[in-house]
Amino acid sequence: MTYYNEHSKVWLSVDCIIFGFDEGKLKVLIGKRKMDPGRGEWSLYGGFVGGEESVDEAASRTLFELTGLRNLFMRQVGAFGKVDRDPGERVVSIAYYALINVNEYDEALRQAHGQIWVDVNEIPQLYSDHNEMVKKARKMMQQKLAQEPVGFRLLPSLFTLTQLQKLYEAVKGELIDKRNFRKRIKEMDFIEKTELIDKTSSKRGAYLYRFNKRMYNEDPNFKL
Amino acid sequence: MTYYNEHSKVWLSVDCIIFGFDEGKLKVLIGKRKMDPGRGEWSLYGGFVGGEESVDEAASRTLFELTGLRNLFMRQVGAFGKVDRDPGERVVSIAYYALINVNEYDEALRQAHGQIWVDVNEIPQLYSDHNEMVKKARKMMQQKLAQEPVGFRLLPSLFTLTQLQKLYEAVKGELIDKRNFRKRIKEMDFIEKTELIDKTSSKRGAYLYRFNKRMYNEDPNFKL
DNA sequence: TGGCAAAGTGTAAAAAACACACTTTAGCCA
DNA sequence: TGGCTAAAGTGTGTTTTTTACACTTTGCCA
Repeated sequence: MTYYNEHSKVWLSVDCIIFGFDEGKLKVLIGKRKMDPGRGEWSLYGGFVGGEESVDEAASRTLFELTGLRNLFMRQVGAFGKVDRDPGERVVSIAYYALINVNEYDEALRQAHGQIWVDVNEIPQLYSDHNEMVKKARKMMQQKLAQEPVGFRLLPSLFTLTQLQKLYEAVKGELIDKRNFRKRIKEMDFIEKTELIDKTSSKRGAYLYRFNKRMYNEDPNFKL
Repeated sequence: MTYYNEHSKVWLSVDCIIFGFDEGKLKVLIGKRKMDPGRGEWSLYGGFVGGEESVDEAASRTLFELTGLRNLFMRQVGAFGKVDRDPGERVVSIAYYALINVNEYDEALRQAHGQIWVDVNEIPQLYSDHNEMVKKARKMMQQKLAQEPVGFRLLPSLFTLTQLQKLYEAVKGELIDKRNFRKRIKEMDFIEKTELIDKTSSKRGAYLYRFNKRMYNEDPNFKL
């Protein structure tokens, strides 16, 4: 085990699996690679880790570059380190997933980066090991959303219960009984009903709800 | 975003959180660092990722160096990449946890590496961010053991139900009701009762059980 | 004003989790 | 050899959680 052996230094990159929820579907951002190797292949958005930043910071920075948004909910998926995963050089990549509210993401900026939203169940073949990354990220976020109230990050700050239910159906990949779902929601006081009504998705209109973080912190019991 | 900018190359290391179960306690292997920086501090065992091996391979190799064992159950904990985590150079480390059956680990080899088993609840301050790694690894293995039948990797291939219960108590950090525990075990056919009896821990003797992997694969339903 | 589409609402049955205490056995030692 | 000890082994009733299930309300629009 030798310290300071130049031959074992590697490039480090970060790759981002960015989840959004739109049209009742869970989606991921992908784009065509603009550089060699792999130019033109579908790919996650990524970047390199600089010498003066932590890996987490590199991920935040990369997410900001792409979305113009800071403080996104973000978690590390893991390190991907097969020797030949990058056909050119030895590059080890740390994958991160992030949750964004699609409404907050400027469409023009998305297009400027050549990114598109694709249904998480219809992801094409991606560059290198990116499909693996997505798969692992999906599993982790599924797990996370079931146990912590972070799914709200995928929705507008005001949302209807139907939206919330559709989100969880998309995340879990299964239908949920409406009455049972709403019963569970009612038990969580930090999911606050407002007096506001959304009429965009029904004639009758549906009450808008909001996640109250402060209330959640007082009694952090979440499960969906 | 520049490819091939020598300044962003980093050293990559792996660090191992090795769990064992002994004397009714969940333990982790640590040793005193034998090199600078941090010489003499308690530390996880680690090594560098070579140019010709994947990160996973580096972890397996490192585990083998230390234990003489191959095919240990091993999972990646994550990448630890703060800029100044290593006081000397920029080193990003990928942590892995592994499960070993302490009886299979040669005592002399352990001592030769200057490693000791410490109770997972009494871990001293460790070098750099190693305490963080242990904490995350512990959480992940706890989760894993609750959902997949890998706890057996911490026990001899023949074990008593009391041993198994004590293991799960140590992992979860809480006492478990004996009758409820055994009821759940009985429902899992792949935990096979043998005709063998262990008399080392009681006068009466207790039946020895064994994990039948083949049977598990036919009906993979595990939960503890 | 009838039809439509989404919102909203409660109860009963089934399953899972939990609480709980005594009997059996074999070795040991007085 | 008989009594003590220490661990093994064993079921039932209660509570909690999860699941299944269908009709009414509302407002818009044709």
